Amino acid sequence: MVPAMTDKSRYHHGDLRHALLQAGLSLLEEQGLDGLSLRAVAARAGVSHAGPAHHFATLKHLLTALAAIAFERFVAAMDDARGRAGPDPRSQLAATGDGYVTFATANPQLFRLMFSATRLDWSDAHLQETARAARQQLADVCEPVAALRGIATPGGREQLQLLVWSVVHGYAHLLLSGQLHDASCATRAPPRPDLESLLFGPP
Amino acid sequence: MVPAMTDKSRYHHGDLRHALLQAGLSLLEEQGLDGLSLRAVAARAGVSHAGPAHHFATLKHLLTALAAIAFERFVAAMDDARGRAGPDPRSQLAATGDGYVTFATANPQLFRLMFSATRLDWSDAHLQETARAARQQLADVCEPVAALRGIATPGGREQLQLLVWSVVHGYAHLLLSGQLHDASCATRAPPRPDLESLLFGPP
DNA sequence: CATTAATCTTGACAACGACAAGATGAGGAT
DNA sequence: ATCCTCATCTTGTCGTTGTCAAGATTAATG
Repeated sequence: MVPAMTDKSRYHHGDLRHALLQAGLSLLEEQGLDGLSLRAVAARAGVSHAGPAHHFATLKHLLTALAAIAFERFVAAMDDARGRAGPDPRSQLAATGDGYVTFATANPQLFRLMFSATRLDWSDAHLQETARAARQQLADVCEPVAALRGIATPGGREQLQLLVWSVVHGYAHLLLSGQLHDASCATRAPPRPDLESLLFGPP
Repeated sequence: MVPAMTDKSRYHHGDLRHALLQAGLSLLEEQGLDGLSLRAVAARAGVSHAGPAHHFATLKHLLTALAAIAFERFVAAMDDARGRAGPDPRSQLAATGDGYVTFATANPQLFRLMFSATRLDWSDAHLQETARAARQQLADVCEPVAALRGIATPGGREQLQLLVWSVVHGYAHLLLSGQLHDASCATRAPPRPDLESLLFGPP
């Protein structure tokens, strides 16, 4: 049985792992990835600086768990966007790509964490699975488009997936790195690449 | 006059700023971006831990200067690739995009540094200028392609530039973050998006 | 040659990740 | 009910880091 959460003065937290993840997510939003330290997470969760050690041996383990959560939300966001779009293949693909970019701009810190290669442990099974689900989400909406365009070979489909993924990922990353906010696009909002006209030609 | 470089036992270094940048570049290659500390750079340059302070007030300043150097090499690499290609617009664009990706894979640490938004000071004039030159490099090779495809409006050209930039940047970033090395592309080398067939249609 | 200012060193501090050793108490065994 | 076991959390410490302050050294200037 889980101890009463109202009792603040107890030695064992009761659900520290979950509390650490929540603290990590909120700190990530507020302070960014660089301001997220094990000690800060521990403090926000109300435990001592070495409290997390038993649940997350190292900072990389905590970040990996957070990244897996981020990938889950990422997939859910793309799924939502796809569900709100029309049933035709091009609408489905465009909506998913839009969901990709929209998630990145709405959750820049989560997105940055998800693709910060050196900070994560990619041998972790949960992270691998959630990241694979995100890839699959894009592949799923690419399939009908490939069929529509008469792309039959596996290599052709792979090319299409890679192209779509590269475009949305590159655009999202350029947005987050601030490369589209200066000089050329000073006043107005940065333009957005049009996936539909890219894949189906200008109307 | 620059003091003799052979005299090892002297208080003033003589060209510490340059030595720090060189030490930073070599450390970046060997240890990666995370292993690059001010103290390590100072040690490699042969000065005390607070030696860099006068030339680079903070770590962000040093990284910014290194990123500017990286952008210069980046532009030179794309320029080289473009020079070795045929004169027709599509070859020029394909070669430049190829140079973009090739530089990223050949200098992953430099590339990572260039686009690590939070670690750099983007108000720095030198960094802004070198990054602008890199953007211009892509815009230059996009222009003839836009003309060839009958794209006349500024918005259309901007769309093309943004598309090309997103594709090459996204692909480079996916490569560096290791997203293309697992599961689906286990054994063989990861595929490469074909800029030419993308922009000019399959032959 | 004397003064000034730039340059580098030494020393210190707070924050960090990580480790070790001990305190606490929850849950099962008896 | 009592004891035991072990997961859980705390306290203390170490080495490293970025940054600041104060002093030492020397180049440059007049």
